[in-house]
Amino acid sequence: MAEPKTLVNPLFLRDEDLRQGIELLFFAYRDFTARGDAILAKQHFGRAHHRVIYFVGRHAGITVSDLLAILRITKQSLSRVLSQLVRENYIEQRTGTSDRRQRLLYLTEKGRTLEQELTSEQQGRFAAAYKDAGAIAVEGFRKVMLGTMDPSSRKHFQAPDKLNDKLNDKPGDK
Amino acid sequence: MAEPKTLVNPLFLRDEDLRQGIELLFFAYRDFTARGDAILAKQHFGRAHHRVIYFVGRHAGITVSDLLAILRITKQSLSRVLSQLVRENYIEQRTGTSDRRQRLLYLTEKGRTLEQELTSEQQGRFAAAYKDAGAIAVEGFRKVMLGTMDPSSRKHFQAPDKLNDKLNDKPGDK
DNA sequence: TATTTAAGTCAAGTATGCTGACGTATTATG
DNA sequence: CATAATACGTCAGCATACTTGACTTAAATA
Repeated sequence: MAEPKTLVNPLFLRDEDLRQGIELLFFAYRDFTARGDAILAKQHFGRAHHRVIYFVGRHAGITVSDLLAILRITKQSLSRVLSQLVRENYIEQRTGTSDRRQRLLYLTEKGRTLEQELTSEQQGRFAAAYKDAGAIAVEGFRKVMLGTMDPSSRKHFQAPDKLNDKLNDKPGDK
Repeated sequence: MAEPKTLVNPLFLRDEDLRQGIELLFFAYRDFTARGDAILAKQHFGRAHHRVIYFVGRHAGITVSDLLAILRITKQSLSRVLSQLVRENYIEQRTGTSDRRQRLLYLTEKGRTLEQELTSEQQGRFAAAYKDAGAIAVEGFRKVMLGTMDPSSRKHFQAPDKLNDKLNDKPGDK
């Protein structure tokens, strides 16, 4: 419409190459989650449990609503998984101090152990891939991934301090 | 064990950076599939239908067993989705000529239209991301994605002719 | 006090996967 | 040619991870 993109169409923007992008993401994600799924299955957990454990580990003290915003699932879907994890002592809930309606989420020792098992497998995949591909490739990977995701999701990849600000923003919280 | 990796641990192999890789993949995949899911929902289809339509479009005349190998699901799981797509005239089955047990799969016009709608949305995401990031970044993205996936999955990204050879390998097929 | 917010819950439903067991047509093999 | 193997389909049952909608409770806020 406004810009005739067909006139400036580098090789890597051909239909074929764009399909390759789609497929790279498909196969990478499928393989990336497979091993974790297998580990989880032993505990009778699924991928949903993994995601909860991962992000609670990442953001200790996260509220339920912030977790819902990250996962983009419904409260009811989270509820089943979360209450299971609390019941089986992987996650601990503490009443918020500044807002006592909140239930802040933390991993227990048991939860941290499982989180490490799952995360280290996936980190191992990235460690190997990053090492083989090199620093420049890693930066390219980062750029492309950020480019494909919704703009609203990119805020998760700003400076870590800023992210924590966003998640725990109670101004007078000493 | 054999190699003490902790001694050679460049900046981009720190725990934090490896976690960022995990999260880039998570958020990118989540956003990448969201719009398609919404389009599919109108037709009362799900992501499973999308995958079938995509790969049948990509490999016209693929056999059921080759499709199963790509998707890594069971025959029964595919069956439900596939028979629905055949019944509603998105996919056509033709008896194989060299092996009459095979049911070769093709998109119908209706199927091709839906495939295009779904694929072009995702291609648009990659087109924008590739354009912003540049050719070097695209190559880096490709390397890292290939590195994270299982070695067995990398064969899907060899020269396209070779892939077709693999899928339609009837040596004497004139 | 009235409203909003954070979190949890009940009920019902859908999509996608699984296992196991069979059936049928076709091809390959002893 | 009889038997085995292959490609595909299907029936039945089950589990998990999601969904929407309605409602409750407790706490914060206007």
